[in-house]
Amino acid sequence: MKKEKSSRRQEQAAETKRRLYDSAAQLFGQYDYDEVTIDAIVQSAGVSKGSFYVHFPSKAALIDAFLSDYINGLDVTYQSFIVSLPPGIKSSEQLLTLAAKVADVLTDTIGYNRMRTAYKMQLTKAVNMETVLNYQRDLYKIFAEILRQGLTQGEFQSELSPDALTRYFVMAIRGLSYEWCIRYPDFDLKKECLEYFRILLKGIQSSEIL
Amino acid sequence: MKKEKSSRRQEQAAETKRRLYDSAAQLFGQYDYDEVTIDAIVQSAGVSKGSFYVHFPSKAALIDAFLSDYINGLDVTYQSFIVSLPPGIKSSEQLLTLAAKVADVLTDTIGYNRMRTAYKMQLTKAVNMETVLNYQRDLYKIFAEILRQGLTQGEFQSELSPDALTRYFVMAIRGLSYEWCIRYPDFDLKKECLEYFRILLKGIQSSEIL
Amino acid sequence: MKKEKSSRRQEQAAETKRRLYDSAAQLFGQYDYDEVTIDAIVQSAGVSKGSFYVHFPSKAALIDAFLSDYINGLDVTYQSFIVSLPPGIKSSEQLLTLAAKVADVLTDTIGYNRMRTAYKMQLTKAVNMETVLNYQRDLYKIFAEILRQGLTQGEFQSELSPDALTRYFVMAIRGLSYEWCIRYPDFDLKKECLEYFRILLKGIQSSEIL
Amino acid sequence: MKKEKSSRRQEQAAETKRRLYDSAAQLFGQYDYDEVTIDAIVQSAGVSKGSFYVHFPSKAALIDAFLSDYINGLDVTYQSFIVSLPPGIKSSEQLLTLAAKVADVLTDTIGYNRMRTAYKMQLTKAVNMETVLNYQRDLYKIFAEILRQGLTQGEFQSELSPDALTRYFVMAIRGLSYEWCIRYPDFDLKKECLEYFRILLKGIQSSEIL
DNA sequence: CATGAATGAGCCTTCATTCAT
DNA sequence: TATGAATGAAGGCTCATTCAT
Repeated sequence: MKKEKSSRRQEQAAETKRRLYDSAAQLFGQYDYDEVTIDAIVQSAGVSKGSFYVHFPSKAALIDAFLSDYINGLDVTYQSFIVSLPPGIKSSEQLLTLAAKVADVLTDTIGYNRMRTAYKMQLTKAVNMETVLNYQRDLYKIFAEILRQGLTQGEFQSELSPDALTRYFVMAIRGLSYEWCIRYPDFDLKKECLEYFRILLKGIQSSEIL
Repeated sequence: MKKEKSSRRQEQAAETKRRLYDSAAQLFGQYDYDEVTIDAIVQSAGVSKGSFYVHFPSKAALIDAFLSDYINGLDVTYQSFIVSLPPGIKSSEQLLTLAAKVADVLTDTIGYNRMRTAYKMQLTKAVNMETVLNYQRDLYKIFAEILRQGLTQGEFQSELSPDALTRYFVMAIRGLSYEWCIRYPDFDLKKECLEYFRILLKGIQSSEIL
Repeated sequence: MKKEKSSRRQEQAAETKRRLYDSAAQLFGQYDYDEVTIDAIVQSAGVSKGSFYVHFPSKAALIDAFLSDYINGLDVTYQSFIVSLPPGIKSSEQLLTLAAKVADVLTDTIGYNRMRTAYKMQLTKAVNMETVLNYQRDLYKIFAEILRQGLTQGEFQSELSPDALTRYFVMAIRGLSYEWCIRYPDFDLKKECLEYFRILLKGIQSSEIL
Repeated sequence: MKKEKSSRRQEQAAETKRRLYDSAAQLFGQYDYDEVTIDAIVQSAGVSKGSFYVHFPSKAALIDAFLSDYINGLDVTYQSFIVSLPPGIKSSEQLLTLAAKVADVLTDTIGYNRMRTAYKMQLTKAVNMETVLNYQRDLYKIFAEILRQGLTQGEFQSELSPDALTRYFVMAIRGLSYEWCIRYPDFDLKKECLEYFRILLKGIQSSEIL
């Protein structure tokens, strides 16, 4: 009974924190990091300014938390995707499927606003980039694995190292996502991803396959 | 006599404006736009704060003017580059040379700070993006011209429209630039541009050329 | 049974109050009164912030209580000191011993920080000074008694009234203490007290004794 | 003409600065250093908050300026006093005259409020004490000179070094001043200074003079 | 045109205090 | 009693902009 009491309170507190968090996330999607004020956040969340500092030690801490949570969510999504891939399909098919999946995730799960926020934050100094780099490492690992397999099996060939190749594919994803952010809503991310990847794949396919 | 006096004054005024502009330009190269204060600009220019508002209606106007001039300067750079290309060289060579040139311009002329700021601004949409878009249109035109030529002469082939193809090349440039911004200084923009373009070019080269 | 329960609760409550008080006392010894926050006190005490207001109506009330207790403690110290003086020793010796004792108490029991705070508070008059004045009255009484004795026994002589004389000795103590506060830690309070008192004593000693 | 124009402006600015300064000085006399807010100062001065920072880089800087000016004023007063002393009078007379002068200066020139502020500030850490120490050194030099003369001429004698002796006289002045501050207005500073100094002087007078 | 003092809204953060559980 | 989330009034300071001279 005592427990339930406290859990009710904890729920209330968590709700307040979530409201602050969500309000901030929404504002970060619309304005620059330093254009978003604590006042704006708490007003949007409907709580007092003092409450903000009950739940977050500073504005910077909120940003970090936001970015970190966001990236971690992506990781989970991608990881669960990669294990769901049917075995035995060609590496180029895998990469196209992955590209399509990423496009879907960006479009439907993450959404335009959060994505733009994340990209803007990456360009902002003074933000803890560790989590972002972790994320890059995760997405990187997925691409690396597929590419390595394609190279081993002779499906792909390149004078570039597998490592360099991987970086270019990740970069392509990021470039397309960035383009989506600045052209939104006049940009069909999934379609462009697939077309673009086809060019890239053709660029590394073995001649004999052609 | 009166004329000379006034022309002297005009010169003085122009000189003051130029000093403000140059000081701002230098500071914009080092710091974020909103980190550069009017105080810093006028102090660096050695003029009074009031003078700033004689020559510029606001800080935003100065930023716009700066950005506009800047982008226009880039156009000139690219245009003069393209006409300087020796005739008769292959389209793929032209594209590689162009990629290298763009990398040089970004690295040496524009610089990391300004580029990062520009990219962030594109994501924010808070400033007048017309000039930036113009710039994109210009770079786009250059790429389009070379690609069209390559396709006509049979050096390239693609099921994609020349227009779509062009967009992907511009996108690649932008993706690489973005990558450079977030990985700076651990990213050799020129080298990565060339390697990446080679993949893309291989992806659109006609089979017979292989 | 009910009684025992409630007495258990009372014990608990007293324990909580004591912990808050002790934590505050320790912090007051280290920092200025307005530098010590409720948060710091409750954290150090290991209780919740709400508990503080169960036991103390306000921060000011705690300070008052602390100060009052503190001064009362000093009185006891001085009183027990004065009765412990061996009978028959000269008044001037008694005064020197008392000066040394006061110096020891200030240095070891009260400490620099608390003393400085007390002196500042006396100048501010923002807090209840009754207890402090009481303290002064107590110290005053001790000095007065010894001086009266010395004058009666012919050891001292002065054209000043015993009352005035007493004030000057108390003033001397206060002046030395103040000096200690502003020169800390480059001021040997005990040594200076003794030397200074020797001058004063020589100033009131009877000629025949010289 | 241009000069006069600018001097008019300069006068205006100086007037604003003076108003801020005076308002602050008055508030510092009534409240603790950290109880005096910028808001209170500018409101009392009738200027905007921004103006404060036109004239003072920070609150701390204002305090420093205040203290420094104040102390420097004292120096001048004392220095001019010492040169006005008639030659040939006894050292003890000189010291009594000096004590009386100091009492007059404190009472009439400096005044109770400013004095209390200064004493409070000395007890407050985080204030630049250099100027205060300079002041002490100045007052110290005056006392030292008179005492040295008295010792040389055999009027005074003491087992203490002239240096130590000097410190005790300065300390006495400070102790009396402090007492005045906390007992105001029930304390006749001049009378107490003279009486107290007579005791001290008797304490260091040569036996043969007695 | 040039000057720089003046303005005031706004920023992030702190902290004593309240109150529902 | 005990808890700790919630409150909101300050606090020191910044900075783009205005305006009288």
